[in-house]
Amino acid sequence: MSQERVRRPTLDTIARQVGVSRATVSNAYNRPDQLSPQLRERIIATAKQLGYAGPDPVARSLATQRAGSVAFMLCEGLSSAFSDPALCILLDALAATVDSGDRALLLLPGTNDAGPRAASVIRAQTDVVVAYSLPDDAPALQAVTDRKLPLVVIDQPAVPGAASVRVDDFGGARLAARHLTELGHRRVAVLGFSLSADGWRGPATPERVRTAHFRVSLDRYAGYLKGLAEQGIVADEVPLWEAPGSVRELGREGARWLFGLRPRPTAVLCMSDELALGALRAADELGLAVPGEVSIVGFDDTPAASWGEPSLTTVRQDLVEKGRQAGALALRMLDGARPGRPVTIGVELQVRGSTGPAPR
Amino acid sequence: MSQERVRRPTLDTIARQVGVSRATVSNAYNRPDQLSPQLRERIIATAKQLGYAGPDPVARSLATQRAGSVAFMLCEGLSSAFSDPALCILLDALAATVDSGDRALLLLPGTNDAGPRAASVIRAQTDVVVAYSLPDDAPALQAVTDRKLPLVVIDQPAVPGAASVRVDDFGGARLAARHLTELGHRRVAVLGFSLSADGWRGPATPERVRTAHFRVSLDRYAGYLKGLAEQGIVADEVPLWEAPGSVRELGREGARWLFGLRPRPTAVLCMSDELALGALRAADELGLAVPGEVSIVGFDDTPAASWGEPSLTTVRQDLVEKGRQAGALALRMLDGARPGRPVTIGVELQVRGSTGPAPR
DNA sequence: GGCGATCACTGAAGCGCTTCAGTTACTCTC
DNA sequence: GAGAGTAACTGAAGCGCTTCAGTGATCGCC
Repeated sequence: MSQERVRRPTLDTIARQVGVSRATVSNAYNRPDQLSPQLRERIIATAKQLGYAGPDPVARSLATQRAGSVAFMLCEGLSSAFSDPALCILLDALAATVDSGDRALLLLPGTNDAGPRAASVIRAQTDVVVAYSLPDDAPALQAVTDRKLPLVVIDQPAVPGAASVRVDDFGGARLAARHLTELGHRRVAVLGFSLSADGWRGPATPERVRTAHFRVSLDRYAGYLKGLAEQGIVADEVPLWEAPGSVRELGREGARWLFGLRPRPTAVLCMSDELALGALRAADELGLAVPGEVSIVGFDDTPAASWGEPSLTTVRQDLVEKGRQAGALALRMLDGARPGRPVTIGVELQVRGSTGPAPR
Repeated sequence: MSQERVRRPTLDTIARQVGVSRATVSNAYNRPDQLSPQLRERIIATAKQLGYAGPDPVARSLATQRAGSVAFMLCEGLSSAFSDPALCILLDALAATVDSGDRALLLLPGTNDAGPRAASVIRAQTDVVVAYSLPDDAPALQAVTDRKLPLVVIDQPAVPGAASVRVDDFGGARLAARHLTELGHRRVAVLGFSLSADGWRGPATPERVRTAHFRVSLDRYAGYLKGLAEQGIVADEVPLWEAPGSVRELGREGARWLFGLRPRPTAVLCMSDELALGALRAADELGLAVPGEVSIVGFDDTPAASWGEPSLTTVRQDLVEKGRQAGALALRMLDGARPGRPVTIGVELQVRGSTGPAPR
């Protein structure tokens, strides 16, 4: 039951009490140079005494036409989001950047795999939206467009009128594949993310590849294939497992299946470090030596990659930079900047202990 | 440079176009039962055609006196926050609960170790605040009080008028300590979080314990001591290392120091799984067998605890429940509910592979 | 000592929406 | 066919703040 609240003091209350106009009180808070220090002092003191904590943020937003927050949309619930270290790092950098622009970060988690509900987006008090790896047909994306809010997309297909930050997924994946072929591997498997937002978990079919909705998965897959093709290894020979999330347990499951194939792959390309860590565990459980019998490559270079034993050969992407760029872009669009050309974050291969020459 | 925008359509635009009153258009969106379906249809169609995406969220908030979001304050930057799996799990559960109450989650990260800037709190468009493990003298907490916003605190000393969710830190720690004494350990060390928000890292002094600001650290420490004291082990004999964050690397560093003490502790009580994982690594590097030569106990029971080798004996707390309870409490306070008594989440000991009988 | 500049402050017009007390025109009901 | 009831819609009063064009008064300057 809503209790009977005492009416809160407003600007007007203070103005009347002090005997000045509302405008002056407003100025006391927002433009101290517009009034004498003494008067300002008096106003602040009165406000304090009356329990007035400053102009109401919502009313101020309405008047200034500035919501003061940056919305962040992601595909899954936060559960899966926060359990992905790569996303956490990015989000942190984003939040810090946004905060430095004096805005808060409004989180709009997805309720299902297609991103946030459109209704949440419609009601969100925000000036700009950052979308992270949504499928390109997400209703939330449409809602942003309808509201004509500036949009920054990360790891997603370009959206007309939106700024975009991406990683050279294709190039990074290709680098990883090349590394393996250089070590003499010929039977290589891919342990990847979902291609579409349907929760499928298992070996991918050609149709699934054709109808894929997630750009990152697709680009990395294409990069792997490209790198392998350069040594004459064709797509048909490259098994692909789809894991519906970047989580060790799912990586372990997929790797178990891949290691069960005959002939057994001598190397696995994983689309994230978490998946790779799961694969490492699977190899261990099956008694497969890494990198003696199988090599494993990750993607991201999260802290966990260099922590374990063996440490992970992986494709490093600068997640902090990614978040920072996205934040800066969002802030810039608020100032009316045009989207400009996509920002691409570079990648580089980190060779560590989990890869070695192909067994003969 | 801000571009010359075409004036956006408002309720009024639509109303005029359709030839009805503003109230009716508002009803079309908020109370469909207040007008005939045909008219509503016509209004929606016109809105669509005019590019009107629905009532402006900020204006609506002002009129309804409901900001529509729940603010979440934490101590550190999101960086450290998101790298802490325990917090991630909690945050996810919180977000889901909040979302089900049709509110978004507004993140107010701390810029330093004393929590968010008071200014951010003052300007936040929110109806209720959830604070997580802030030091009890955080200025942000004061700002919430000044604004008279309902407050829910998690893992923090009680604040007058605020609802509170806590874990039985004391009990859990005591359980862990008892487990060790039952295994015959007498030389036990503690690897803990910071006692105060000053970034100190190193062995704790009695003064630091006396002037501590973080309740969780203090309660767990007290619980450990209590459990040990029951077997006659006194505080002086229990070295304590303060790590300024729940991160493996810091755990490793602290554990190295603890393992360097003479006589060497035969067991380490860690205030989080991440710290324990770091200790595990340190033991490995120093050639100490776990649990043969040293036993290690964690706290939280995050997924990583059962993933590694050896798996971690740890104090399990239900992080999902904790987040859910906090969310529910926040929602309830919005309905004007009184804070009620603190909600305490139970704990239980999970015995796994990292603890064993004390070496003789 | 007169003129322009500066300082300190005010009035009023919004910002875009919700809501509530009506009003009007129908439809029942006996 | 009169009274009660209801469905469909409207007018106007807010919600609490910002901002901009003024208005006097005071100041500096030659």
